[in-house]
Amino acid sequence: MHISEATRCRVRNIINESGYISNSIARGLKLRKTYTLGFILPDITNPYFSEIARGIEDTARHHQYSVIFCNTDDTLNIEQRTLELFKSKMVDGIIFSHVLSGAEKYDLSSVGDTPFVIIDRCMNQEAKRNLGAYGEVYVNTAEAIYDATMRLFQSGCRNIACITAVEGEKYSRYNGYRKALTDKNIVYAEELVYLNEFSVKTGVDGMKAILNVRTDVDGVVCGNDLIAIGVLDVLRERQIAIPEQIRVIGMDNILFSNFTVPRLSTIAQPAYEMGKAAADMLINHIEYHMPLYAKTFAHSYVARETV
Amino acid sequence: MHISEATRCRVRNIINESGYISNSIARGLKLRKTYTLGFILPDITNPYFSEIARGIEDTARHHQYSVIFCNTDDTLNIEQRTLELFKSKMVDGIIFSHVLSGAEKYDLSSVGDTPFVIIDRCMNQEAKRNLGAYGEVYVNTAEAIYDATMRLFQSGCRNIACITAVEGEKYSRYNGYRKALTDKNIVYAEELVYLNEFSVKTGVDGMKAILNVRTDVDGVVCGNDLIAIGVLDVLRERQIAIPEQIRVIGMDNILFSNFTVPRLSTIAQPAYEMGKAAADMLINHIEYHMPLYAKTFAHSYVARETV
DNA sequence: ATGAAAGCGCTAACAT
DNA sequence: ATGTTAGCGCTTTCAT
Repeated sequence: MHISEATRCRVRNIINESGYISNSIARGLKLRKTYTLGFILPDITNPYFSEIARGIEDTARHHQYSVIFCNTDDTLNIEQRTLELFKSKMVDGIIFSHVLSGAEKYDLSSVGDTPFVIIDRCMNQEAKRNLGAYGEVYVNTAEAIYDATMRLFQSGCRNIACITAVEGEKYSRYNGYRKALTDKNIVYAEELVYLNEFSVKTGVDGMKAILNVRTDVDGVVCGNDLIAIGVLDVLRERQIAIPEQIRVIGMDNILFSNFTVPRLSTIAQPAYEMGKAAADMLINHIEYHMPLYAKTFAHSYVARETV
Repeated sequence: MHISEATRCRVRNIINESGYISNSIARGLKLRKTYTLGFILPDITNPYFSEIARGIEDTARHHQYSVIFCNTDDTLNIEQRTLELFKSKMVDGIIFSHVLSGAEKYDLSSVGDTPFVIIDRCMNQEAKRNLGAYGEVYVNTAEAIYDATMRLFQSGCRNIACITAVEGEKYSRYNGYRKALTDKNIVYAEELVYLNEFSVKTGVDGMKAILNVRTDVDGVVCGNDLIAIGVLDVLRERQIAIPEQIRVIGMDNILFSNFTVPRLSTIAQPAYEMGKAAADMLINHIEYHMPLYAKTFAHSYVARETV
């Protein structure tokens, strides 16, 4: 439809003067498109996820999308309800980090045909059934922890502990640790492993528990940097020299990992880039029907002072 | 309207079986109520704000509200556009941390009659004009930094530096520092002050700059913990003993401030509680017409190892 | 107790 | 080039 420049200008003026702002709720209802993305995550307070969130929101904003978020604390119930909420709010796409365990009972039916991309975590085979296309953005964390463990071996460690969260099968950090042991022909010792959640507290509790049983630990692989911070704290209290007596390696490369004492050696995940990639993939799919796919980011070792 | 229990049950069954989920966009258009809150903040990556965000989202979710967020990086332009976006999306209320400087040119007209509460930052007098009622949730940070500076004096410091961000007049941390100096009859020395932004980089740059000019510094008040982390890092590199040679005090009490070496003494702000209070106030206003008001949270000193 | 219809603000198709 | 209208899915008012 052609509109004269004069009219166009006149209308623009009226709009500016009257302070009129079009109603995108009505627009969304009519167009069946709301220009909003839903983001489900465990906890925005976790620096790794807030970095991802920033990547998502920045990207979304550049494409005129906005993002609505919800913390699940890895609670299946909250996640399911949020999926329904997002459906109800007609989000154009969903980005989510689904719950770690219990994923096999996963019911994604409420997402309907809303395109989604899973970030940071992989969906296991059972849950994939009856699912349409979806995207994935992740780092192969099993490989990452395998590498981390190997680095500890190469630095001379023999009794390597592993403190991480319980996860699903695929890309489980714990499995990466196990594989490294196997490849090195080291017998697995249950008392060197502490599995709980991705938090500082887990690092503290885990390190203490392990030290109570084994005094010969000379290396610790941590599931993420938060855990590593807890580990470092316990080691400092016990005046155990790092890396001389015990070497520690973390994962994520959160901002703060560069400011621990000694500075934490860690496996970096490009969190901001991952968030950006997820949002880009989703928006490209929504706007131009580009296919959703699995995108794996490489991890990288950041050598600092604890290995 | 009365509905028989039988009918009610029959309908419920059909709903469950068919997987029907009501469309809240349509509902929102009709009711002029979307059950969503907008949250404008500088940067979700800042632990202080992610803590606030968590408080807001948790509270909102408990009241069946969801929250849409936007990072402004303290850019007036992005903030203005987001305000318009929120209006367009018919959010029921807005919570925001507005830009630090340039607030006097503030144009809040696009919020219209959407209720809002300002968090963490105070609106100056100019901007307040022509504004309806609004809420405020904050800590008197000028007083907090005044206290912090006084504590340093009481610990024996004489040459106290101040590294913080540039802010508006009211509750400015810098002013708190100035007032402490005045009350102690200490002459103000410009070379002891570094003003930039609330980041680790500012702490690093500021500490280096000040140390270059003054070697007799014996205390540093930091505008927030991020800055303090940068300061601690420089001091460790220069092998300056903390607190023996230089005492450092931070502000916010972010999770990580408890894991620096030495552990950072800081002024705590109850970030989560503040987010919760803001969301509660807003929702109570929306649902029950409770008045919006200014709520001040007390700061508190967390004694650790750097003072 | 149940059904019908109007209208929230917008867009797209159609008529002038 | 401009004006009119139907309908997105919901709630509410009014009829039956």
